[in-house]
Amino acid sequence: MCVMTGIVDVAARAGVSVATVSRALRGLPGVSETTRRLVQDIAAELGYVASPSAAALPTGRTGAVAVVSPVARGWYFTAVLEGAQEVLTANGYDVLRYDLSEVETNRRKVFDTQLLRKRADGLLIMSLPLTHDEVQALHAMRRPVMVVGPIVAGLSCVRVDDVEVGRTATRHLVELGHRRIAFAGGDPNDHLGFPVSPDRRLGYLEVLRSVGVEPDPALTVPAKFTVEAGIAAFSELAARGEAPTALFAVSDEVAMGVIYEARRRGLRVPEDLSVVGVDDHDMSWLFGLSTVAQDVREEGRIAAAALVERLRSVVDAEPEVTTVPTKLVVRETSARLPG
Amino acid sequence: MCVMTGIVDVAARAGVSVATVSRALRGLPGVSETTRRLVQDIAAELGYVASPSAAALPTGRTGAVAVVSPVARGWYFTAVLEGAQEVLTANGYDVLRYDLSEVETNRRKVFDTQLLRKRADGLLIMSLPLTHDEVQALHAMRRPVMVVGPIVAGLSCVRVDDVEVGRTATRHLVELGHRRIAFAGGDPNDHLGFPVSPDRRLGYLEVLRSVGVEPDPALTVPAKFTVEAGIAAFSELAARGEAPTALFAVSDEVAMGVIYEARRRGLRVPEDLSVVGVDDHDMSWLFGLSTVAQDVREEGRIAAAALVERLRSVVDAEPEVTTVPTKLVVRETSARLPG
DNA sequence: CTGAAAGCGCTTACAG
DNA sequence: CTGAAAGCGCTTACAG
Repeated sequence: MCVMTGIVDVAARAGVSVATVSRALRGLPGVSETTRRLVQDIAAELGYVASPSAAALPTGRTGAVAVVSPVARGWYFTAVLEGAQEVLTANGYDVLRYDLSEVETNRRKVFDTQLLRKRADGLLIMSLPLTHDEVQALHAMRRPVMVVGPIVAGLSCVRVDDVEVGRTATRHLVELGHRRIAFAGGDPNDHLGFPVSPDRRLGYLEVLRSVGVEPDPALTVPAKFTVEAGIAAFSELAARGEAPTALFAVSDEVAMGVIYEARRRGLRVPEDLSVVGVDDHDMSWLFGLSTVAQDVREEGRIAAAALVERLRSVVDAEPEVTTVPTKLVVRETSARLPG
Repeated sequence: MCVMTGIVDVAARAGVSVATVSRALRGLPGVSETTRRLVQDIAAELGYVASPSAAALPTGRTGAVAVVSPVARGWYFTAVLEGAQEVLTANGYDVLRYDLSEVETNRRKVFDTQLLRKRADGLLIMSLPLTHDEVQALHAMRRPVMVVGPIVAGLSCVRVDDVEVGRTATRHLVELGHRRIAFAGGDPNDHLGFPVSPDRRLGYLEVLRSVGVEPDPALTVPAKFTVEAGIAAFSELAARGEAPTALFAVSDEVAMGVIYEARRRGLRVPEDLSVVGVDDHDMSWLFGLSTVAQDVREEGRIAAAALVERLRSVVDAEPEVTTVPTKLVVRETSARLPG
């Protein structure tokens, strides 16, 4: 009934042992070219593919990589996944997708050393604040791990220099003559110390001070990485009675929300308010958004490539931090301060 | 060296056989409550999880579901995946993600019956035009398959009524007094007969005729499902010298492109041009876009739930088509025809 | 260069 | 209710 062709079918048909088939098909040495060719032809003819489950048992390698992100939605994660998937697939790895959503059980499940270890050969973790225990569990797993996003002690990661991102955005606004520059970003409820927003703000503060401006705390408003948060952030600024001439948003989605809300309140962008975001989101050009661009897909590719390399090498490579460059893209939401 | 706890460790510690451990942990009958409790406790204490690979060998079930989409990017696919992942994870299935990108080899690889069959228990296929051979291969696989999007003969699917979508959008514009209504959608290079655009256009033609308007072929411009295609579509319309008072775009992303390009050419939306899209893309409200909304995440959930059910049942269920309702959402890009 | 055989970690009739 | 044993489909020393 079950019509799957197995290695024994190929072996029988080729008149060799299953051991030879296994070796021939995986390109292992110690097989004559004639035999290899014969086995390959028959395997192709029969449409034989080795069962990953069966192969995983003796080898301990599943041929799959787990890609973990905090939530399923969001442009950033999708883009990282896209880049990662590209190189993982090209290298013959299956991509197992996990997201932590809000359910705490999910998180426990995913970080369950045993479970993950038995399912995937390696792990790609996206922009996820990790607790100390989780990092320990990851190490205990003894599987290659790559992080895309924040630097996590002891783990390899691919990232951008967030302080520099903050400097670039703020410097751009300062050069346009702005001095009352707001910052929208940071999550007051984040107790995991996720450093992206704080680092971007650090660059912002630094550049302001470098031109003799003492940053006004009232100009910093919290915002997670969503459009809705951008709207709330600008409303908060307005409620405080603040009227900055420019705003640096921690991400493009936040910037979009800020622009939406500013316009709804009758402000013109950029005439009354210059706005700069971060990412170069797929839709940012549609808004004419000035932004500090990062190539997120490329970050995914780089991380996946490094992971594949680690999966292939016998010795554990040292943790390594790869910093991908960012670039200011000036469009229409930022302009010289009038007057 | 390899510190993974296996079923034998649990058995030894509990003083029972591995068979009992296996039965106790999977909730199978024929285990005393006392024993089950004991085994569960010890398994928890040891952090034991059964290896999916090892379990797959005797059972033939991998515990994973493959989710296949044409390309990795795009809001639609991301949303379906999000919904599907939600219920798949909740039901204990791993999600294996494949995308076909442009590489033709990828396509062959994914539709390789043997391969997929050995990796996943079931298949969720997103909005993908399939060749006859591919459908055959899918059947030969003898695994449950769910399609989200087009109706494919012999396969179960979750879809929206695209003809009705076209009617709804066009009726809305007609009711606002418009008669010169353009349609942007359809891919002249599609030889697989992907029916989404044609069906939406069918509804558009039908409603126009129902109010005594003979559709002008010059008002139909091709557009794939991207913002860029929307821009090109509106440019094409302008190049033809056509000046419709309204436009129905096959998707919100196309609508966004149309609006962008129309405004760039000095037209006001909706004063000079009303635009209606389809989807209710996450960003559509930001553009004030009027649209025929579909709950894509819900479609993903429904398809995944149906798949899970099929995976659990012994008998193959009959192919079934589930039609999810759509709903007109009127925002600011559509208005009454002036005069 | 090739094969026989053990073993990977589970599940499942079969016996008791 | 419980266990001994065969078997799932591969890989890999080991022997030849």
